[in-house]
Amino acid sequence: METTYQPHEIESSWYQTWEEKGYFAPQGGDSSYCIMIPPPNVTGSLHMGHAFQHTIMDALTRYKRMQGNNTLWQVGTDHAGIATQMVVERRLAAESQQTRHDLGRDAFIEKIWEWKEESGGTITNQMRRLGNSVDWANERFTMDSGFYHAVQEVFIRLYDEGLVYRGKRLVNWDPKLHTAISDLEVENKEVQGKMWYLRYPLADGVKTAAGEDHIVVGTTRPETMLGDTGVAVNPDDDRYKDLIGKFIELPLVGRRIPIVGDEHADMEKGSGCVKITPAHDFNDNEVGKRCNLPMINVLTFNADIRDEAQTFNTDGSVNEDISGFIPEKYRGMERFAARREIVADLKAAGLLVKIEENAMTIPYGDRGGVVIEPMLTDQWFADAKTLAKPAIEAVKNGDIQFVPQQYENMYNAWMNNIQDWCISRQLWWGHRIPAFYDNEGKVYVANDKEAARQKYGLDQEVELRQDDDVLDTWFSSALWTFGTLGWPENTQRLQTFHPTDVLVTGFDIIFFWVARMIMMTMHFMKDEDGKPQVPFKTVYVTGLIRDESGDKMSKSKGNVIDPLDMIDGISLPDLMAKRTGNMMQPQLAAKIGKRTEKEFPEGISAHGTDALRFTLAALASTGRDINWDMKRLEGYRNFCNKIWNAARYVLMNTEGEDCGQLSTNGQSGAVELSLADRWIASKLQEVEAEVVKHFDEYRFDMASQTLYDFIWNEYCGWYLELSKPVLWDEAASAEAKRGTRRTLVRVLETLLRLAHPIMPYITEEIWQQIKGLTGKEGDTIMLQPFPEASKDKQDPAAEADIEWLKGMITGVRNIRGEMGISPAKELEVLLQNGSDKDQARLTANHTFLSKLAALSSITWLNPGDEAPMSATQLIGGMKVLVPMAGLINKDAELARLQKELDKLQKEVGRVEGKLSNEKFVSNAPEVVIAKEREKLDAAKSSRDKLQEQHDKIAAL
RNA sequence: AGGACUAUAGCUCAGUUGGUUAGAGCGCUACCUUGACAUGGUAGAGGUCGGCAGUUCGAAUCUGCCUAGUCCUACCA
Repeated sequence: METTYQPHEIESSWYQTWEEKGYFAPQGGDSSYCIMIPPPNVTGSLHMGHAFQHTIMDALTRYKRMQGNNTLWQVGTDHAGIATQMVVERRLAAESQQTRHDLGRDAFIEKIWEWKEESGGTITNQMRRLGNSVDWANERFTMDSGFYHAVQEVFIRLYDEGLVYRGKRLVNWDPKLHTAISDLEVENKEVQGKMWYLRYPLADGVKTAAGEDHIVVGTTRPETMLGDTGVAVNPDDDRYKDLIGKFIELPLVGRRIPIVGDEHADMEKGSGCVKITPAHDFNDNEVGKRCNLPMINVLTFNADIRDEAQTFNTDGSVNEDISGFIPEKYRGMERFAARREIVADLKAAGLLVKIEENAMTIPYGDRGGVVIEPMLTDQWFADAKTLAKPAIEAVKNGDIQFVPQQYENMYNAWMNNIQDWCISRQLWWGHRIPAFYDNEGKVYVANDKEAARQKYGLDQEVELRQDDDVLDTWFSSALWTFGTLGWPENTQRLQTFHPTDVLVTGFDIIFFWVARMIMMTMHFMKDEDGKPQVPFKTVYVTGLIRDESGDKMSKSKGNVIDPLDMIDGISLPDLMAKRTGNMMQPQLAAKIGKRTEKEFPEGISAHGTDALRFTLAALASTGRDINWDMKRLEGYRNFCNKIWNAARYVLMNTEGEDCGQLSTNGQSGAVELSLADRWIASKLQEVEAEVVKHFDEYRFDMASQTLYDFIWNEYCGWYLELSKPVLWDEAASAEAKRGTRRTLVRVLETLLRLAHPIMPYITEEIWQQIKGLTGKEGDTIMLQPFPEASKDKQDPAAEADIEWLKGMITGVRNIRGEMGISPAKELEVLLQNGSDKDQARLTANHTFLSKLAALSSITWLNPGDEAPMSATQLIGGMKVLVPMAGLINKDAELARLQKELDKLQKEVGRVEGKLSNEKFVSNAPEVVIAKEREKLDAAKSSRDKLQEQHDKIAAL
């Protein structure tokens, strides 16, 4: 083995071996375990958040697989409608200055499929490097042919059940992407805007209660006044209630619009009068419905002013009676230009009362990045309220649990107030809606035209054309847990693995995906009793991975790191190029370059997959965002090196040697276990139990902490050192040597299995090299049983003895450290006041103590003997004395003792205070009081002994 | 406006039903090329647990208020 850990060399081949041998596929077994990957965008690449979630999923998968479950981690990708279409449109523009319209629908979609083939390998390659043990043989895609059927089936059935419908509704319209988007895809941003107060003249000579010939309305979007169809006042508002039923003459347009009474008008706010534009505002739309006001759409799909407005009745039918007149000068104007013009014209007409600064939130499209317009269009909707009912119930009754639980609140709040889901998108890339129209616009929903004719009894002569729209990406990914397993066929995989066990995902897509998956699954998947099946039993919600200062990682901030670059390393120039290349906002490049240079002056060095995974696991405390810290990664890379070198040590001392019974070396000598052997084996049982518990509770941070602490401090720090005296001592028996060799190997082998779910590569590599020494058979650690703690290996006496030994050794080392005695200098040590147990322990551990503390002699003094001047440590009641002559500086020792004394005195004072408190003694449980008494006695006795020592030395 | 979360060592974070001398990694100080490992070893320093009240014999932990920050939802004529 190499003297230092070289991750690249061991990682390159193992994954291929595992995959070729089919270890990732379900291995059979009585109980099944299944995780569905949240499908990443097929043309994207994995970022740190993915690496994080994948580490958790893979750790769970490997853990459950080793425990003997029939385990499936289902892999696949999402077609990601808008995101992917935008990428390809950008590329098309860059390559040939063409738009998708230049190509036409079919050719453009063909282009996207090409791009998918070209770039789809990025993610799979990344996943392989991350060691993800997914079932590649059954990889799925949300637009593969199986999904195509599942999506059609779902849509048609929902339509037939009345849970999907089409209607002319006000939706969030993205004027850049030319599509409707759902409420969730709108990002509200805080901005400083303006509120304009406009004077609307009353028609027919009517006057307000205050005698004025106009009323005042406020608006933040003056251009929408072109579509006003009413003004609302509160029916209880004495200032205006008499005006209800009277009319306004709409400025600039000249339309007569009614004054209506509606609760929506808040008497306290603004003037108390509200202009009503049902085609361009969600609230106004509601008012319009209540007061039977027509809808006038004044915007094009670009959000420019139309040449002539579209006019509709309240129910969405076309209204032929109202004029769609728009003053000529505004026609074709961009919306914000029209706003400026209209304000200027109103001002010129003396109708602008005032302008106020107004802090407000403005809706932006999360993809297109432009201001969203509420737009009146024909769209498809899903009846989310009905679908949500069982989904709410499933979380309420515990069939589905969120980890951490707090996310259930978030889920419930949203689900209880859910709005119908706009599922149609005016895009080309996606599942085209299986709806067909005849020439009268009548709709038929079926798989294809033929099926539609049959289903609805239409003649061949009836011309049908398919709906141009596609479904929201989330509509298909909502079917992920059962669609990937073969639904609508009732496949073996579906029966075996559904419901799945745990979903690992970020809180940011609980609404987008998790909630919808629960709704869809429970509607379509039923068990034998017809009871709705949940898609998964547990939702493990991860936090976001942020950069070291807590900022979200994003391309425009220039703080993203490709997980592969942490694994393989990357030079500064390459990293700079990666971060600043192909940017949406090239002007940021210089700043990002500087930042990168400062952050990584030497680039990033290679750390290996295992170190990255271990770091992510160690940072995975539940429900918390993670601020990424390169130092942590380095630390855990060092941990890998530690394991590597411990394995080297073990191999050097066991390979070709007799490791006792059950070894496959051909020898099988008798074995005697040293105290240290029994101790480490005993401690190992605790670790096994803890790791299992932590995995079962999704506490990967605790699991990694437990492993780190035990491997580094106990196994490497103490046990390997304690093995040396046995292995290297001529006098030690052959039995003892075999016992220690066997323990060295077996504990290491067990630790490798414990750590394997988190660090697959290094554990496999080392396991392969030591398996023969343990008598293990098997081709891979992946399919070895996960360790289980056994009670009969626990040895409390050995644990206590080693604790004592550690105390002795640390005590002497402390004296060395504080007194400045060279570690090379062998010391003579005197012991005094030891109990029988101390004496027995000393006898049993004389060699360990001498070697590890570097002692030349250990001598017992009788209780009354006068000790030479010494530096002193107390181990329980026993004094450990290191004679000072020629070694120790008197002042230093006095200072050291004084420091100890101060500590003890403080402790004595604290505990005495507690125990003299009548209330404490009478109220606290007996155990707690006894513990305090013990503490007090120990502290007092130690203090007195040290005081005595201090006085002696001081008197010199 | 409603809700959730966060605040612990210089930094990044643990601390599971209230009872520890409040922990880890990194960083810091001193010493050490001891035959697994300097990606190492040994010994240290460093915290009035955001603030104020309260409950309790006892609070980092429970309650209330306040401050700072993050996020979600809704609304803003």
